[in-house]
Amino acid sequence: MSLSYALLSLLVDCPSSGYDLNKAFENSVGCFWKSSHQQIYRELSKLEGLGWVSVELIPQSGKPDKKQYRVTVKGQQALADWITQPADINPIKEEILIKLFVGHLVEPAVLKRQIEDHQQRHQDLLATYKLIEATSFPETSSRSQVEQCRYLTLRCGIQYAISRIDWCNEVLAYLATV
Amino acid sequence: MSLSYALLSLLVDCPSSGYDLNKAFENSVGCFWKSSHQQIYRELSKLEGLGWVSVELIPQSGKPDKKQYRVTVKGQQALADWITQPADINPIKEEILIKLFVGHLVEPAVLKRQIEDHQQRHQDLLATYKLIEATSFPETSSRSQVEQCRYLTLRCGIQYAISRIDWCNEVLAYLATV
DNA sequence: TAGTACATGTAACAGGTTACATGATTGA
DNA sequence: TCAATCATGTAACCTGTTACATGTACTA
Repeated sequence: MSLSYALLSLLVDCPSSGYDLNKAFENSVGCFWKSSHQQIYRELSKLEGLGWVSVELIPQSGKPDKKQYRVTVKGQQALADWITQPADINPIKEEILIKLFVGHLVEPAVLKRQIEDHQQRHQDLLATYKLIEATSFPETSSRSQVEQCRYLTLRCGIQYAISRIDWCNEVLAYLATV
Repeated sequence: MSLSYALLSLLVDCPSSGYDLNKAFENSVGCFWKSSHQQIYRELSKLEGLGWVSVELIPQSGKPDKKQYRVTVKGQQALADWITQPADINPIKEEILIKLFVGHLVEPAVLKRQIEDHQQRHQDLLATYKLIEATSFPETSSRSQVEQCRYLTLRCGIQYAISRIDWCNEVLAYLATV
């Protein structure tokens, strides 16, 4: 159900097509949610059925028609209601932790390669987030409330990546002693 | 598919029933994986079909029979193979970030309550992890390789909770200025 | 006598992924 | 001419959750 609200939260700002929403998840917004395009299209149909969004068909020259979705009053109300509901936190589900848990079944070098790879991926992610930070949220500018909230979602991504990189260093320090 | 390997990784250590595995996920092991009992039973049947585990029916007095699962040689090989495969990192999917993203739609007090609740849940989680750390991994004891690896999975959970708590403080500091 | 722990499961549904399908335009 | 971008979708499948179902033994 959360995907519905993630889509609504993007549509509130600006009416978009499924394609646009998918793009958004691949860019800066990706640090708070992510989905495949198939799931987005399916969910948008559902939201239309609920009357939470309305659709406008926009003809384009040389490109397929665009279905532009817009949040209805009903949809906005549903979103505001949902925000006030308490939410569970995400339990950890990390493949790398399973691998570490049974790390003694393989050569230490195999484990080391896994951790290094994991760390590299988080370093790449961090670099992306830092780039977004530098380009979209320059330090000098004073931010509006909306901008500051959005910046804080990015901060979450940055902190997340850093904590993972640190943890990998902890594991690598141990593996160096084995 | 990861659930299969999570189950195998617990069974390698000690043959267990679905019930036992579910208990394990609710305790210390929960900081690296979590699943409902229904999913565990379903997955165990699948693993049996693959020949990755074998079953022994253990009659008990006054209690239902226990199905004790044990990893086969084939299962151990599958697990070792899987460990060497590269793995993707988890994209962030956090309800609280959606709520922050559209925080301007509700009263700041509503948002504040959400963040405080989120922080409290992570503080509770951290307390649980710290307790496990104190009881299962006392500082004085020198640890075996297996123990150290397991300790590092717990460290991941601890770091995760701390980074979330810190982030909430960052958000709360901002909300205090609004 | 009510609740919890033990122990396993079915059925239905919701959420998410992978593969496949179409078809024009633009840039290398 | 080959790949990428734009733009939408179907079908099949896998993963995960919720509700329901059964039955004993022990403890408060």
